[in-house]
Amino acid sequence: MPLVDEEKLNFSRTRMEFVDLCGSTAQGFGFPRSIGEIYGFLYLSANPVSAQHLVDELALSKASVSTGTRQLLALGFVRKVWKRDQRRDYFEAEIEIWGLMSMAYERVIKIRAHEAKRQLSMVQETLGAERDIMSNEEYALMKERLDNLEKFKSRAKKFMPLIEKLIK
Amino acid sequence: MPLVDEEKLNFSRTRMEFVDLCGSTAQGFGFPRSIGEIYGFLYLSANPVSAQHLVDELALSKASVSTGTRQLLALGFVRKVWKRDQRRDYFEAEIEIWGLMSMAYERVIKIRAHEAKRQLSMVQETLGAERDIMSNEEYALMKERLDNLEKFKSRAKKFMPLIEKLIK
DNA sequence: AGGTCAGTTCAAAACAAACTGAACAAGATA
DNA sequence: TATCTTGTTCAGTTTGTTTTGAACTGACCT
Repeated sequence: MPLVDEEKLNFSRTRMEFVDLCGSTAQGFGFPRSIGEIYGFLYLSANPVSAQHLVDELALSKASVSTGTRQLLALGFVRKVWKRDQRRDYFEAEIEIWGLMSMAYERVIKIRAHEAKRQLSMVQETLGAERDIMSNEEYALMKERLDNLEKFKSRAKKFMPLIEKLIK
Repeated sequence: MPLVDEEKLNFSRTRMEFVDLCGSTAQGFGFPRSIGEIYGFLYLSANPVSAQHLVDELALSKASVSTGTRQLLALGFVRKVWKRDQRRDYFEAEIEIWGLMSMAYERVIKIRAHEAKRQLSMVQETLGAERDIMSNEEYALMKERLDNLEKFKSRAKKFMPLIEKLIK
């Protein structure tokens, strides 16, 4: 006998619109739409929701739900909940938005900024190595502009912890 | 992974790497790579550069350069420079990074935030309209969660002018 | 007028990313 | 043991975006 899910399989207009809104917001931030939809659905759910349920309600494939939930877990937007005597995974939205924001900030912005910084240093290095094959003016200009970027970054760096404070 | 083609070979490695870095940064922000490349090239140029020159150096089509520069102009990342007695358009990078950031902030973040706000209000409206077809608990939960989002937004709103101040 | 040069537009090609179906793996059940 | 149930992985398809070629506009020149 298949287990009956306690969540009803109804989908109010409110829910639909909200799921949609979350989907497009996710896209706006450069994430897959499906991730936003999953989060939106969970955000309006009173109880933890099984993966199967998400598949049914959101008309996504099992595979999408599997990868989507994994990404949401990684971002800290969603928690896994185990129910006793149940093999299924249940999911629950993290609803503290400020927490989510700082989470997302940590895991996306910071990493990207760091990577950009690393690469910029490499460019500086290359410039140093090419010092002698360039005219003096050319070198000076590039050096100056790249230095400006570095300066910008250190300014941003001072500035980021402030944001962190504000977010937390 | 970025393939080196002959076009790019006639400019310095420094320039190449930097153009590449800008390209992938642009992608990271959800913009087309070509836009980043164009900006990167201009950023390291001492003098204004013609569209044709960009086509030649970056191995992009005329069309891409045309649309790319238009977008950069719209974002305020680039200025058009007319030279006396020249029909060509010349371009120059805006090199004040802070200015660019506040520009981008104004035109991207603010607009998106506003749109999200509008849609959230619509969801609230829908919820109101569906008040009677829902159980009390269901309604209460959705109402509360949506209200939380609104609250988050007004907090964010208070917080944004502060960022603006810092950026400017 | 005709001819070139610079830039724009747009349909289609090329590309990249998301999504899916199907096969698989690991537990549970019996 | 065989059979379900659930979740993951991955190759292939779908979808959407970027890029391009080619046609077009208009401005200048002779």
